[in-house]
Amino acid sequence: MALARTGRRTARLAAKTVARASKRRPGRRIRLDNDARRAQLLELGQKAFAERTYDEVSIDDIARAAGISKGLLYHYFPTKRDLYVAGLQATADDLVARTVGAADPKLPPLERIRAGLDAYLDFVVAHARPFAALLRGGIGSDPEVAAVVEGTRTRYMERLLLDAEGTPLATIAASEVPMVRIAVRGWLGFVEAASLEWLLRGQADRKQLRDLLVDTLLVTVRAVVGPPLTGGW
Amino acid sequence: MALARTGRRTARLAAKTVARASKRRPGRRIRLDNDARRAQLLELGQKAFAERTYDEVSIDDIARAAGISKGLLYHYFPTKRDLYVAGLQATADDLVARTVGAADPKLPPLERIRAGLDAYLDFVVAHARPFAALLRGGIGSDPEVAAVVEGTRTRYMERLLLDAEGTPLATIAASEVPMVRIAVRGWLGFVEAASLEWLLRGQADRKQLRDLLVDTLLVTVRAVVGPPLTGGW
DNA sequence: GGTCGTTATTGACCACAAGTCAATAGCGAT
DNA sequence: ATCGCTATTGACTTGTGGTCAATAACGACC
Repeated sequence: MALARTGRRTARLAAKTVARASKRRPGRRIRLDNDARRAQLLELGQKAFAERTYDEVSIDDIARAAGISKGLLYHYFPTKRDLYVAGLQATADDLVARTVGAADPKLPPLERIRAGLDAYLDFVVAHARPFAALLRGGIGSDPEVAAVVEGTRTRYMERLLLDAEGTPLATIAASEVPMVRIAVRGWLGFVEAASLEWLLRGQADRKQLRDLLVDTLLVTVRAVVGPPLTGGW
Repeated sequence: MALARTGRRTARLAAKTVARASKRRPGRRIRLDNDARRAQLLELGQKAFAERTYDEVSIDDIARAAGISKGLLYHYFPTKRDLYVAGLQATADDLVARTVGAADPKLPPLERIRAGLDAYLDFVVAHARPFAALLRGGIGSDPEVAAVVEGTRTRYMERLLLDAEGTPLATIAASEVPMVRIAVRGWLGFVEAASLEWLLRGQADRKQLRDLLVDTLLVTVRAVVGPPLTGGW
C-alpha cells in the first residue's frame, strides 16, 4: 500500500504544504506530493466516517474539508467505498500491530497472552470510535439498525434468563455486578460468532456445538463469580 | 405494527389478488388491501436484501417485482431504510419467538436452555442468509468490508497463537478438529462483545475484564477438548 | 531567469436512484 | 348506476456518486 511507503520526511514536509493549502485563495492551485495527499485524504476520511454514518458522509464533504475538488479525490480513491475500506484497513492494521506479538518473548506464554489482551483493551479505549466501527462490520453503522440488533439481543437474554429460572445463573444475573452483564454479553457474542462460523464453514456436529455453548455459559458464569481458573498451565 | 394485526384471512384473500396483479395488463390498476400490500412488500424486500447488498437493491427493483409504482412503495414505507429495518425486525422477532421460552416449562432449567439453543441452531440453518444479515448488523454487508474485518480476526488469532507457543492451547489449535476452530472463533466473539459492552456501558475494572477474557479462553479450550462440564447444577 | 514536460488538479458534466406530490381510477357501499 | 374513499400512478425534483478532457503548478534543464 502506498501509505506504508510514505516516509516520515515526506509526511512532515507535506504537513506544511497542507497548511498553506488551507489558506489559499480560491483559484490558486496547490500541488501536493502524491503519498502525502493520499495520507491526508485517508485521515480526513477516517475522521469523517468515525463521526457520521457512511452515507451521511458525502465525497464532496471530504473534498471540501481537504480543500480540493471532488475529481481529485476520485483520482486517489476510485470509489467512495475504497476510501472507506482503506480507512478501516488502516485501523485494523493498527489494532493488530499494537495488540499482539509485541510482548516480551521471554515472558511465560500465559503472561504474553495477558499482555496482549491488556494492549487490546488499551487500544479499545484509545480508539473507541474506530474500534466500534470495525466490529460493527462497517458501512451499516446506522443507529436504527443497531437498535434492532441490540434490542434482539436484549430480548433474547431476558427470555433465556426465564429458562434459567432456578439455576445459579438466574440469581447471579439478578445481581447488579457490572462484570456479570459484560460476561453474559460476551457469551452471547460467543454464541453468535460460533454459530456463524459453524454455519459458514461447517464441519461439526450440531449437538456437540450446542453442548459447547452450554458449557461455555456455565463456565463463564463460574469464572466471573468464582475463583481465578488460571492455575495448572 | 400493522403487520401484526394482519389476520390470516386477509393474507390469504390478498394472495389471490396479488396473483391477479402479476398478469395484469399495463395500465390496469389493481387495488390491494392495505395490510396485504404491506406484507407483500415487506416479504419482497426481505428477499431482495437477503440476496443483494443494501445499495445494490433499488426501490425501483422492488416496486417492479411487486408490479407497482415506486410512489406506492413510498406510501407504505417512507424511506428505503424503513423497508430494510422492518424486514430486519421481522427476522429478529421470528428468531426470538422461535428460540426461547418455547420449551416445556416442566423440564429442568438446564434442559430448557439446551432446548433453546437447539432451536437457535435450527433457526440458524433454516434462515442462514437473514441470520447472517442480522448479525452483521445489516446495511453494510459488503464483501470487501467483511473481508477486512474477517482478515483482521484471522491475523489476530495467528499472532495470538504465537504468544501461546508452549501451552496446550497451541497444540490443540494445531489439531485440525473443526470444533476447535469454532470454539476459538467463538472466544474471539466473546472478546469483541465483552470489550464493546465494557467500552460503551463501562463500570468494570479493566484488569478484571482482562482476567475474565483469559479465563474464558482457557476454559473454552478445556471445554472443547475435555470432558463435559455440565454436572453439579 | 526562461521554457518545457510531467502530472496533480480542476470543474463542468452525466447517470441514476431516493424521495415528492397532485392527479387518477379501483372498489365497496348505497 | 353513481359516489366517495383511498390505493395507486407517473412525471418531477434533488442530491450524490462517478467521469473526463482541459489546465496549471512545480521541478528540471539550459
